[in-house]
Amino acid sequence: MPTLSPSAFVVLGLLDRYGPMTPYGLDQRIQGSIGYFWGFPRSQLYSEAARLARFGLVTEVQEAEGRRRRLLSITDAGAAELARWLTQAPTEPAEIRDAGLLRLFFQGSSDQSVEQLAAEQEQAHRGRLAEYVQLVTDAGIPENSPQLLTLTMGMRYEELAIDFWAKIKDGRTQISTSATPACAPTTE
Amino acid sequence: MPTLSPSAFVVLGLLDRYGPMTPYGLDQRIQGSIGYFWGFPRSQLYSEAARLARFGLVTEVQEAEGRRRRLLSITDAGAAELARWLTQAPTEPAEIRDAGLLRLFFQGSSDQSVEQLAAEQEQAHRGRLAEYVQLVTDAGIPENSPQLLTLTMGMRYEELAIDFWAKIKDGRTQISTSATPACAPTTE
DNA sequence: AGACAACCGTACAGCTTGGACCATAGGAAT
DNA sequence: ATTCCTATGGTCCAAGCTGTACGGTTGTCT
Repeated sequence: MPTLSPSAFVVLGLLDRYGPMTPYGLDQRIQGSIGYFWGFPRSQLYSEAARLARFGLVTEVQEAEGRRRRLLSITDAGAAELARWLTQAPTEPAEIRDAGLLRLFFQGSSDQSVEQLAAEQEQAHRGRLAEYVQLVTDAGIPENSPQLLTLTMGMRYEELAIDFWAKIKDGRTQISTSATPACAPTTE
Repeated sequence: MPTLSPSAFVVLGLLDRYGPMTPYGLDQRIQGSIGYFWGFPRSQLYSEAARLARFGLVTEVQEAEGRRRRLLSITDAGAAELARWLTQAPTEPAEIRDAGLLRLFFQGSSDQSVEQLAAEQEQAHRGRLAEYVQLVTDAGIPENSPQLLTLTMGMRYEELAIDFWAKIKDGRTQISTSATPACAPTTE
């Protein structure tokens, strides 16, 4: 069995937590929760499910007629694979895939279009933060759950981004890192 | 001409800033700078260059023998396209592609493996931060340049991540967002 | 009945990814 | 000189991923 992609574990994780679902149902779950942190286009869900079925990690039962739903269920092998991933994973480095930062990087030093970019980005991040706040209040996310923690990180990131772009917009470009200079890696 | 991918603009941007280069040279530039924010596998550089050449945004001149280098140069059309992207772009939302957060999301509430995960992640982010610090001191990044700003954001993100995971590790899970609750999006 | 929205699946061209492989050039060591 | 090592530079390719468009089904409202 080849190594599974992180997306595969999104499928396994959701099936494990919420029980059998159709790919469509998975899509609903993903949008508005983990989709913010790990994008997952709908079209991939079907192929991903098929792949997982091929490896025996989920079972697929398709209705013969009508909507021809594919009901997915996680198998014992799938649950085991998930558990293994949850505890011991290779920890690929994170990557901030932010087109705004990319554009900033390629701006000329004197370009005053930087300020325009900063204003745009600040707005965008404010919007995203508002979505998160909405999620926390509306959706029934259990207190002290890992889901809430994840979302908290998302909000903190948005706050950081808002502050970052706002300072650029106002011309207060800070060179040094923030107040508390988190120290170098501990020797191990 | 189809819409270009962000990666295409990485190529255009580097050629525009540093002058003609081989794909290999681009790769060197990317690793250790913008590569942290927008991953770009080497093999894609050649196809991306070919695509840009097809659209007339760069010119490719390949040596007939020896190392058969492909020297890439940005064309006027390419520079125009770049300038257009720099000023007016559609601003796709950012996405934190962090496998660590993904794993956190799928942890069970009572799992004490959360702490182990947090410890791992904290270490990883400390390492990444150290790389950034190295870059700032070593590489000749101009003061007050957009490149330095981008890197600053990277460092601030790492500090945030370190703090986030450290708190989880120590069991101090904070529900609310950080001190200054950056306000809702301004009405527009 | 008809219109409409939500539900659910399929198809596919083009792009991306990771890794393996090969070949050249320059320098260092024997 | 010959060998070896490393950096340089390119090519290939099977998989997987992405976006988008399309086509049916079911429930609901009028």
